[in-house]
Amino acid sequence: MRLAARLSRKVHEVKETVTDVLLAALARAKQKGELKLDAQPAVLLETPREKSHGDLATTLALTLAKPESKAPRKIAEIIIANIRDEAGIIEKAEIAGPGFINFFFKQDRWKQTLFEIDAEGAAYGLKNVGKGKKVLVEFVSANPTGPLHVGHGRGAAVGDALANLLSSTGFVVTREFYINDAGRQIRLLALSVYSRYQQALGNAVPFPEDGYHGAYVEEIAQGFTKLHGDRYLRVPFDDCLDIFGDYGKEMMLADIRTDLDSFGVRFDVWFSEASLLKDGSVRRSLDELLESRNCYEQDGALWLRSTTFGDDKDRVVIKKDKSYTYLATDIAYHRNKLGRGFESLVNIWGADHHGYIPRVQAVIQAFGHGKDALHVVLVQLVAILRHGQPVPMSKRAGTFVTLRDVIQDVGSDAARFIFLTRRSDSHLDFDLDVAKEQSRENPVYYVQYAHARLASLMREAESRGIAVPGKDGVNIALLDLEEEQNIIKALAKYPEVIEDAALAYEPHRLTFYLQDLAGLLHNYYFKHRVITEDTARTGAKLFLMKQVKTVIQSALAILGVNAPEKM
RNA sequence: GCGCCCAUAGCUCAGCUGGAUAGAGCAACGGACUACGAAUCCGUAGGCCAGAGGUUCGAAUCCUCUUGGGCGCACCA
Repeated sequence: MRLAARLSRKVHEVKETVTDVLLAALARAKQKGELKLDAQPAVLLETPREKSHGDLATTLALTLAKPESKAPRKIAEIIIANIRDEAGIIEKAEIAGPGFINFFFKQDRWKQTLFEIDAEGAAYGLKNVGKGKKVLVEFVSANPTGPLHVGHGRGAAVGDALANLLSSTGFVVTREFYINDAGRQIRLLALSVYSRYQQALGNAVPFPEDGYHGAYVEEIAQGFTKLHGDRYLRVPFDDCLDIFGDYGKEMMLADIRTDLDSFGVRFDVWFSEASLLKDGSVRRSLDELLESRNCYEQDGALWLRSTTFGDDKDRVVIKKDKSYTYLATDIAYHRNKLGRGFESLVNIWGADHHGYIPRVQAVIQAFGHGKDALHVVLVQLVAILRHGQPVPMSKRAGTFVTLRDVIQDVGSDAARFIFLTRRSDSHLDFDLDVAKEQSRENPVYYVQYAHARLASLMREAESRGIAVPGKDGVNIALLDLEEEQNIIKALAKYPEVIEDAALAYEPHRLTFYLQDLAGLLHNYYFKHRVITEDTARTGAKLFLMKQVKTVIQSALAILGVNAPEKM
């Protein structure tokens, strides 16, 4: 029964199988008294960089050297002597270097990968590591006081790809946009629109010093005029703040939605900060924290006792003047998130907010959840380059590059891919000219071209009346070229890449994987012809190419990038 | 002053929970189109992993310090 279970394991679970084999070998050695094994060692397996080091290697003998007080190579010998490969996947195991044990698999084992991809299609490689766990991914969350800029674009690309990645690996994901529609910024937007409105109608009021200077404010004022005429001309600002604020906010939100839509990003929930104030949940949250003594009053203000949970100092949530700080609404917001049954909260934030993390983690803990229920992904700023020169950006001067500009300039695919070509917390130089270039220098085209090439190949085969064989009609043993082996191994690695990327919250790993896979494909494709006189071999190669196409396509889908059939 | 992040080829960056000879791309130089898409491929060159200690069988990776960058340290949002 157990043997059957092991045999039925998929190729990408070969690691687990070898782990079992090793654990069994250790148990046997212990039984025979060859090893003491006072503590169960962790069995770590990794894919060696160097091909001559086999398909999988373990450092088990090295880590056991000390507790066993034996030479590592001697321990390796003992382990190998006790290996019983019931699943029959190991061709040989050899000792190398200081005591590595290198496993070489039977060729057939790798080739099973191709049958798996063929059978599972887009679902190949998607392990259920999430097990239905509910995750909330909150991202972009821009103030509705201006258009989205490139920084938001990066956050959108990272957040959306991460959400795709998580839902592909068995998490139940909700995408949420937190609308910062309470407080000063909205008031400032209202005042800015109000001023432009008055000015447009000939009432020369001064424009607020710290107002929003962008041209979009004038457009909003124009729209407002169309709707309301001169009804609010010479009405004091304080008497019409809300109507200007609401109108401006709605217009900006509509704008933001449009941009995100053309970027291929959709949210499940648009959550209003103002609603937390309106429905009293801020008040209730704070009462609850007072009750649990995580809040206290001092010097006429209300404080969160965040130091209990590792913050540097306690934080004010209600100021002396009785108004709330930003943290107050954030407390209510995160309480709300937890109350909706999410077991894991992922927040995508600009890196400049990193100092805020301990505070919010304290909030999570004050509500009785583990610190790790919240995971913050930091996204660094983006510098836009044109002709290799940085484009100066200033929010005050209104000269920042908007996401819309970038999408129009280089396209959504290129923008998304490039945003994901770096770890999110590392600084990114986005060169608009490179992003438009159609060459190796531009990783998007490099990968998309690989897919288009394969699509073209399939068309070519079809036009010649050659069908891609099914699993019963293909002789996979004919895939004996070194380049073919390399490609197959890369395909076999895909499930691990997906899983690791999801668990580390690092979608960029997928872009690197894709570039590697595309590189292998281009290399192979250049050196060898797929369609030849040899029909059996042609069939096997086409079968392989089909699987490569599937994997490229599904990885690109996770990144939110198109896989074109033609370019 | 305190805290967080970072420092890897000329440039931009990978390097998975420490592992075997540190990898890509660009730029430079030299090659490959009568063949399924040359938006491609191959080769050459390029490194004291910022510096100094420490931990251990083994360090780019972990710890400490130094130097040099970025960011945060509000009863702002």
